[in-house]
Amino acid sequence: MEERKNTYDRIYDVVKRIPKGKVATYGQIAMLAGNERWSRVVGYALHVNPDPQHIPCHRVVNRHGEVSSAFAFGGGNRQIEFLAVEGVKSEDGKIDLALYQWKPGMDAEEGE
DNA sequence: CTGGTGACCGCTT
DNA sequence: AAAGCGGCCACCA
Repeated sequence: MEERKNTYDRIYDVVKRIPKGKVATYGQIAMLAGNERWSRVVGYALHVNPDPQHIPCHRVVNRHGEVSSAFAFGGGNRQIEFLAVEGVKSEDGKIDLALYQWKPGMDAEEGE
């Protein structure tokens, strides 16, 4: 039987799939979740973040490769610090999506 | 059901 | 390049 998951659960599932050392954009997650236009819903879903311990919301950035201002969970862009620990280096507070943006399938299939 | 909001994205000045 | 505006979808009162 199909998993009648709610919109949020699907979003959380995708976010949890983000490998360490990689980042994904809200739009990317939205598309993987099922609808590309859920970008705002994705942000809202992470806002409620029922399981931050298993939901690496800090690996989620906007399409500019920058963390959201409203994030600052704890004060300041501490989120960037976490990414640095994961191996994702940021420049001027911005991440190079060309190098760190997660691509679905890279962990299931060999890249070139 | 209606109105308002939001951790966004895309296009247009 | 940056800023402004609208559009899209889901949730809350």
